Amino acid sequence: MGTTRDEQAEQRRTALMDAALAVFAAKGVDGASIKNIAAEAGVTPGLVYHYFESKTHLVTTVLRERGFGPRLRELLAEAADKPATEVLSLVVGGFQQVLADNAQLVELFFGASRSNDEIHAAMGDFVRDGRAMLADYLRSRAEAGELRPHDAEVAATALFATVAMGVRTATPIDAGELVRIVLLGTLVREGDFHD
Amino acid sequence: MGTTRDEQAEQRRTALMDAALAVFAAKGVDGASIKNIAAEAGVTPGLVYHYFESKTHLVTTVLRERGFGPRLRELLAEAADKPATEVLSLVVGGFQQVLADNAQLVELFFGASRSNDEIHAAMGDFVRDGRAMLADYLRSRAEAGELRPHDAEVAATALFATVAMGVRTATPIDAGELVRIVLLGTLVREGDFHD
Amino acid sequence: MGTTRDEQAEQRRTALMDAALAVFAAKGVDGASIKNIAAEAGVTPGLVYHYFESKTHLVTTVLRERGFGPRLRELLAEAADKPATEVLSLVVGGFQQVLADNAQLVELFFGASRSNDEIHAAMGDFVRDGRAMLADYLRSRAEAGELRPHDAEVAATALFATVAMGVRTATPIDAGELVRIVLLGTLVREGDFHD
Amino acid sequence: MGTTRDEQAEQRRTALMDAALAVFAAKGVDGASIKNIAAEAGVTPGLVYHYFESKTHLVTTVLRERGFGPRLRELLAEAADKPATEVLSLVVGGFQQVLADNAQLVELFFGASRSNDEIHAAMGDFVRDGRAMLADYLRSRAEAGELRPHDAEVAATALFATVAMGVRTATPIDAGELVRIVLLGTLVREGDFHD
DNA sequence: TATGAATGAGGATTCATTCAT
DNA sequence: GATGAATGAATCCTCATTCAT
Repeated sequence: MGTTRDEQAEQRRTALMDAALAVFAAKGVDGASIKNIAAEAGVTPGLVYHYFESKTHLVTTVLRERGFGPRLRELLAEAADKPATEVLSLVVGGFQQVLADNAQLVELFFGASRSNDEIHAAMGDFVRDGRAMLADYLRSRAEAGELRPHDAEVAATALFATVAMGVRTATPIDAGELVRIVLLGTLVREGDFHD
Repeated sequence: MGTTRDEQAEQRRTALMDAALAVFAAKGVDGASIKNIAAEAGVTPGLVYHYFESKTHLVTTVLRERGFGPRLRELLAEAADKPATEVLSLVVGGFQQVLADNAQLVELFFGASRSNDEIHAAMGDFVRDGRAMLADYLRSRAEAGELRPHDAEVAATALFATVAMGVRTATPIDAGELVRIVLLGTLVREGDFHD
Repeated sequence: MGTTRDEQAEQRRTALMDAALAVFAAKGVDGASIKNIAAEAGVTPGLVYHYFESKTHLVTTVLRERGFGPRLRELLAEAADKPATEVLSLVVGGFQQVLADNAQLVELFFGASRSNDEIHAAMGDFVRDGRAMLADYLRSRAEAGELRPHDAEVAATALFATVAMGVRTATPIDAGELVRIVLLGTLVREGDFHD
Repeated sequence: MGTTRDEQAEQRRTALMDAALAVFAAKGVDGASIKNIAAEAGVTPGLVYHYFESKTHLVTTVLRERGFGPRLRELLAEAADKPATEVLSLVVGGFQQVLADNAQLVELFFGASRSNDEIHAAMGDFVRDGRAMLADYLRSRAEAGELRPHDAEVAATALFATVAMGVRTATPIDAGELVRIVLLGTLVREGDFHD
């Protein structure tokens, strides 16, 4: 009934990623040292290299396994047959919740190393992936006639970036209000609009 | 008509800030070393400390004097008596232009050190200032009855964050489309909306 | 007819020494890590310590059991009753062949760790032994009146070192020419010689 | 009358190379750490990098500036118009003297890093250069009719390698005897020779 | 036998900063 | 003003070795 060797190893790996996430959040990726992370996890620096071949690998793994990608996928899957107005509220609210639960992730992204090209590139991919998922959903609603034709990448970026920036600057965004703006706009008389 | 001592000093200071901005953009704040910056400016590391008392001071000074705050202020001032629909297009387009012209600034912000608390705090202030300026404008248009009542901070964040994120992820945002979304929304039938 | 426990163990030991020799040749003694050697042998680092009590022991064992001592002994034994001129050609040629076949040995010697005194000492013994064997042969030929009296250690060193250095610097030595020089000299008129 | 800044810097550089040579000799190139070398010179590790951009550069610089190349060049230049028998005695004796004075050099070469390809290559070049200088001299004597036609590279290698190996194995070679063997050979009756 | 998790010391290197010149 | 030598601490990472499983 005791944990097996493999289970213990898996726990260690998990613990190291937890520790990494915490330290990245507190000090940023560049500011976090392997020593910091090891200490946070209560192990020796050398052990980190037993589980992750380099700091770069550690960062990209944390990003892949702990990023909001998996969570966002769930949210969109679950919300497949509801009206867009509800779905977007769920997505934005859920997204904000994920970020709130893992303030570290936002810091991870915004504080992402520019001093390490590999990490920087991974960071970009990661954001683009998330945005593409949301944009795909928006496009499908436009095709379904529920949303007017629009640049879904722009709308997705707006939803995503606004929430993230709100967290980053410690100015929480009201998710409902954000969805309202993106769905209904802010203009009183539509006729006033001209490019 | 030779330059005076003070002018020379001012030129050096300017040159050092130019160099710092360039290196920050290329390598991020944490990745930039004083040696790098000095080399970029064609001087020795020691001299940097004649003009800026520490790396932290150098960063915060660059941020204050070279941030997009001043530019944003200009843009909003110029656009003071035009309809919101036009003003926002100008502001967003102009903002995007500023960022495009100074990709360094975006990098400076996104790549801002989390490993140095003082720098991190300065970064936050700087973003909040910009957003507040835009929100003030939006609020004034709502009071004037041109825009419907809405959370201006959220809308300002959306405009600001979306453009910035687009630059950051090398996925340029269509400014017109962004303004259209924020002003007109994306929903086909307003009646479909419910919180 | 299956292999016994002892045979298996012996095979493992042999495999580990093969792996060690290969890695030493490729990276030098200092550059080779236990992990490298274990990987080369397809086992885990821990197992190496089952067969060899330390890296030092592994190196000295490889040196003793795989050094060219054994091969040199064979060459000299086979060549026991032929004229010196033929014997030396055989010995030098054979020696060069041994080195060519086991470039690893040359690297092992030349790349021998100075950072570990024990290994360094073992290395010295090993070379001195080889040289002594060749010198013994030369002395016996001088006593037999075939060679003029000379310092056999010097001649042996010359033969040995020249071939080895040639291999080390990737400049193969013509064995026949080396023997010719050591047996006949290079001077046109012997009378020209004076100390 | 005080030393200038440049002079002091030059002294430091010299002192660092002295220290490096000493530590390389004592522990081998791989065994020598920058910390060791800095301590030997009485400075901080960081300073080593102010003068030499990497450990590799330090090693190759020491080799180039302190190797026996410069010394060998002098010996051959001085010896230009003397009979080969005398010249070679001078060269071999002088060479042995250089090695005796800088036992470190021999260790440097023999202990040369195999774990660093760049250093290993530099080491090879360095030996080949020295050998080429001696071979050129031998060829010129053969053309002058003083030495019989022979493979000068082989003879040069023999002279060079034998002395070096003697030092390396702490078995000093009698320089006179070595020259005698290479000039006169060891065979009693030349007619006995056959390939 | 064999594994691979874990350690702790040490490796090369970089860096912000100071200060004599 | 300007230089660049010097520091010392911190960085990522590697390694020989041990030991519970």
